[in-house]
Amino acid sequence: MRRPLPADMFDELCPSSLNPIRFGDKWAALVIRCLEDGPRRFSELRVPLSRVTPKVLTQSLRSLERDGLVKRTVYAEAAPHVEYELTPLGRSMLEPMAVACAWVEQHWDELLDAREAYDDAARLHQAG
Amino acid sequence: MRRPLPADMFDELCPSSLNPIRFGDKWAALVIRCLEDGPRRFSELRVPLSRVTPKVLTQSLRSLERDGLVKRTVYAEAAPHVEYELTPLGRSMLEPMAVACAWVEQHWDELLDAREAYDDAARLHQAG
DNA sequence: CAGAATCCGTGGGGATACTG
DNA sequence: CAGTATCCCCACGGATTCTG
Repeated sequence: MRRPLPADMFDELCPSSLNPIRFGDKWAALVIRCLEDGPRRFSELRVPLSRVTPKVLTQSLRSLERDGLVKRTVYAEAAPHVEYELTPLGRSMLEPMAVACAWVEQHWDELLDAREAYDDAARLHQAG
Repeated sequence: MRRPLPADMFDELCPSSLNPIRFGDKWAALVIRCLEDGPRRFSELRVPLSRVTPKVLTQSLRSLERDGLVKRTVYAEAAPHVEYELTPLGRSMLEPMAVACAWVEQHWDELLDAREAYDDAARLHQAG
């Protein structure tokens, strides 16, 4: 049995507008991380992604499927369910994602400072 | 004198919706590539980015400036002009961008095939 | 020259309610 | 369980026109 995904896998400000690098749509990168350790069911994904409505989560999953990054499998058994898993193509994207994440982590403070400085200057320019 | 940016630096389908990895807004990655070899003026950038309206290009540049990725300098001389250049932070982003670009190039055919297959299946499912 | 102002269409994202 | 249906909003991108 796979261990369930923790509900607090992503903090509230994830994704953040401060991160300039995006993979797919707004939630795609988080979905991919959820699938890193193997197939997951829709309801499993909803646990860490509780802030995403089912409609939007479905959209994101379909988009990933469309791009060949995720495989969707329907099990029409007594207890019907659906599983999502990374394709080899999807798994290969973990590498550029890791590089991007490393860059973001490494430069997070600079990004934060830059935005604060810019917004402060803009506010001054507005008032003054 | 820096050599001017070629008008055909980016082909028509750039950026493409097929590329799942995005840096900043729609045009940011192209702007960054334009600045790779040194400062450029607004009008210089407009040459390869002729499909971008000045308003949107300005938006993109301001956003990059806000994130500390690009520096904007105003020269209020006889012939007033403005130059944009990459900050060290902006230049550091070239590395994850190169990794992402390599991944996209390497997997472009797979992405194309996946989308075609998905859309064909969807169309069949629609008709049938 | 380097934008700003204005108007506008589209669509992505979200809330809520409902279903095979 | 795994979504769909509907409605809504607004932010993004673009076209056009105007300006310090």
